[in-house]
Amino acid sequence: MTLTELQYIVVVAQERHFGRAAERAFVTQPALSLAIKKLENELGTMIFERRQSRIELTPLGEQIVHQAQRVLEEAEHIKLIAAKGKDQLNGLLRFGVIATVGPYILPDLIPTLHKHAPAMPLEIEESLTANLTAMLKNGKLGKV
Amino acid sequence: MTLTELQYIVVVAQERHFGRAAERAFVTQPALSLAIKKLENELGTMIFERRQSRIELTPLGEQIVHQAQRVLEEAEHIKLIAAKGKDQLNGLLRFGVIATVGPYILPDLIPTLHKHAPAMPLEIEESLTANLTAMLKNGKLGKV
DNA sequence: TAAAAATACTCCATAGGTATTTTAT
DNA sequence: ATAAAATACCTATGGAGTATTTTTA
Repeated sequence: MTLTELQYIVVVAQERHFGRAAERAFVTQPALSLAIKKLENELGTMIFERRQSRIELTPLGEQIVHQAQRVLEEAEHIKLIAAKGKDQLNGLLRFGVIATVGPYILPDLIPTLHKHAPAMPLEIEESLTANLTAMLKNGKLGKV
Repeated sequence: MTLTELQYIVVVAQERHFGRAAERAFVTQPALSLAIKKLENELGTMIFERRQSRIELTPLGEQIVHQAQRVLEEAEHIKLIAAKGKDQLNGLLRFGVIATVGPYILPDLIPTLHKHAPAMPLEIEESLTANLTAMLKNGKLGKV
């Protein structure tokens, strides 16, 4: 069983037509036919009824296609998690710290950041409180 | 993204060790390493932190592995549907009967079928013997 | 006869294996 | 020095393409 195969049966179920489904799935009709037959063999059951000029779902096929859609959605969710996570943790992080406390918090902060966001480049600005406040306003620093 | 790749990251997350994970997944360690690197590239994010002598999950990796488990469960459910469905009598049953005997056997047959397989849709073809024989040949009717 | 799916074959991409190197303890 | 992961390289399976045949309406 393959995610690709699951995509195929979902499209066929929508189109009720191997040719059109193949087109929508960006494969050729024989490739699609074969893939579906392979899946049907593996599952040991027919998913589609190949009738004259129209493809119908078997009762079991309906359940399978429905569940296939769920699998694909959940799989898609993985990409979303990754994409969302990248936004949060991959950008350049520029932050400021005043000299007085710097030595106390940085030795802890930096390894922690590295652990949670190893891909995140850091830029540290050490300055006076007033300057840092101004830079925050300008967007030169991001809020942590 | 592949179901196999998702299985791999789940096992690595459990074992925290590429070698042992490979063994449990019935592949070699290089194959596993490569598969995971491929997935990490596709997702654009690291899933594991390769530290000295122990593998750790990145925060994003934890979410991804968790979701991967869900995908695998949902995929497994497809096999269950297929397996369960095979046992049951829920396929469409199409059968033919000649007009002469139809009235005599159908009133008995149909309730009996319904009793044994309430989920099974019926399609009854009443025709001449010759026609029915031809349809049987074409597989338009299944043998009872 | 025309359409749609199935079959036959060919090819190539890639998943996976073996051997080796790198790295870190 | 050891153990584990990464890299390099090779092989073979099977996914996908083209061409053709079968089927049925």
